[in-house]
Amino acid sequence: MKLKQNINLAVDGIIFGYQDHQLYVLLIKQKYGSQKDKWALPGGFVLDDEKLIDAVKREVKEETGVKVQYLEQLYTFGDDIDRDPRFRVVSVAYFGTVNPKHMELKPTTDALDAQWFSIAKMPKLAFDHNKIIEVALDRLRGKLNYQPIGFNLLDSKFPFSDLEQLYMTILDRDIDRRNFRKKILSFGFLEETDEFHKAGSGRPGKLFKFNSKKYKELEQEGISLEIKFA
Amino acid sequence: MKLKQNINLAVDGIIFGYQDHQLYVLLIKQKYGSQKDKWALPGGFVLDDEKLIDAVKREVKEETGVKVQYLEQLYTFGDDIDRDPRFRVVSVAYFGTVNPKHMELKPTTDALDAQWFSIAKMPKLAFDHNKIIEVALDRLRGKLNYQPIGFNLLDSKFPFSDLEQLYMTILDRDIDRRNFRKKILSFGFLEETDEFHKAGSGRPGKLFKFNSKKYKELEQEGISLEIKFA
DNA sequence: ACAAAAGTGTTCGCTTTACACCCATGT
DNA sequence: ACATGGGTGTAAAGCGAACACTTTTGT
Repeated sequence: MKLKQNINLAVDGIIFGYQDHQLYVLLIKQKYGSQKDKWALPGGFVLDDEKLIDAVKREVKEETGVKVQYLEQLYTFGDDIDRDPRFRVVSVAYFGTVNPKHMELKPTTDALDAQWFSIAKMPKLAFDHNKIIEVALDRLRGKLNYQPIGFNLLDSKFPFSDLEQLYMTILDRDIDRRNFRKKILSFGFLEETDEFHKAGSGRPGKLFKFNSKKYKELEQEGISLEIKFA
Repeated sequence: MKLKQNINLAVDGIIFGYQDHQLYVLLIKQKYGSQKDKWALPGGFVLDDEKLIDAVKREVKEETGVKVQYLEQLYTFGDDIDRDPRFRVVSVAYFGTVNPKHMELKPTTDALDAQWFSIAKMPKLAFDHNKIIEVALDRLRGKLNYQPIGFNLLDSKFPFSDLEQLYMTILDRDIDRRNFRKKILSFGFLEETDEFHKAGSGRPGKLFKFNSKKYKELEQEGISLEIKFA
């Protein structure tokens, strides 16, 4: 029994980065095909003996030079049957994050160009990639409220105000500094360091780091980490 | 540029049903292959011009005769590279529900047999299907807390105690009757009918029905429907 | 001394929780 | 009359929301 299914399996990566109060997504310029010269999500076809998540890591690395820190499966988009006239493409989208240290781009031959685009001014992308980014953003916003995913977008040591700004940027609303700090610290997975952030002006802030070992313990104990704040 | 990817795309359906304080999953007996005679989730290969969700509906119907009411994408399982020696299979799993009226089975030639299995006594299944069911169950439990998904598992008119029992069965814990009723009714998407449930004994309970139009309005208004109860 | 950002506590109101008795029906 | 399940209110505690002044540093 041999199948003659004419479907090809691809992956796409929605990779978020954060810098200077702005949330960014990693995009590449299409080099071939009907969507040539449009910007698109990095991604490509899965190799026969390659795990899906490894395909995403590989494609993102090849196309942009960026090494992703965190990745999770988002959704499988497979209903746009006529997207490619030669065969049907079903694409498993993964969303991920990189911390600011790893945002530098090293364009390769696979892409004409690669760039970080601010979520605030997103161009019209190839295929249904604008829609996919919206889905990823919804997931990111949702996860901020019950998983410590925001830390992946910051340096390993960061002042509290950065975390606060990150949440405000992504959720697009004001947050009360006092309540936010109290709530986050009450979980107990943030560790105080003895270093300080040298600001341009104003009082220097203590640097904190995320203690992932402690987090896993709390997670194991089934403690609710829901983050609600004013 | 012709691809010679040797991957085939399948779908699996994790279909939940509920009756008599028991949560059930729909399974079929494998008729061919290395896993012959083991029980497995209904599913099969996607046709070239068929949407993923339609492939699930079709396969479940063909293999069990059951028409699914609600379906949503769960996860794509694609890392078990050696599951089938002839080619790699990547499977998009959908989880769904049927109400008690539609739980009757009409086995067809595609499956040796089809049956509802209680979650409480699940046999060892083919492939990684036990794991997939766990993932689906987690999602179902999670969704109970913020989406009115439970109603899909009941008849369109139901006494309040059925809803309560459903939640207790799926979440596997006690719930305070008074607080639960207050909370659910406060959302305003349940409609009282003038019919009564004729119990074997005891005072007959009023029948309610889920008003999905009202629910969509509330959803639109962005009102939080988080369900927490003692 | 002034500007800029960090650090910190208390009060109020709402939601969740805990809890027990009466009601309607069938036998 | 008794057994069975349905229907209901109130008080206490905990959590989220609102809110402003002091501290440290650079200029």
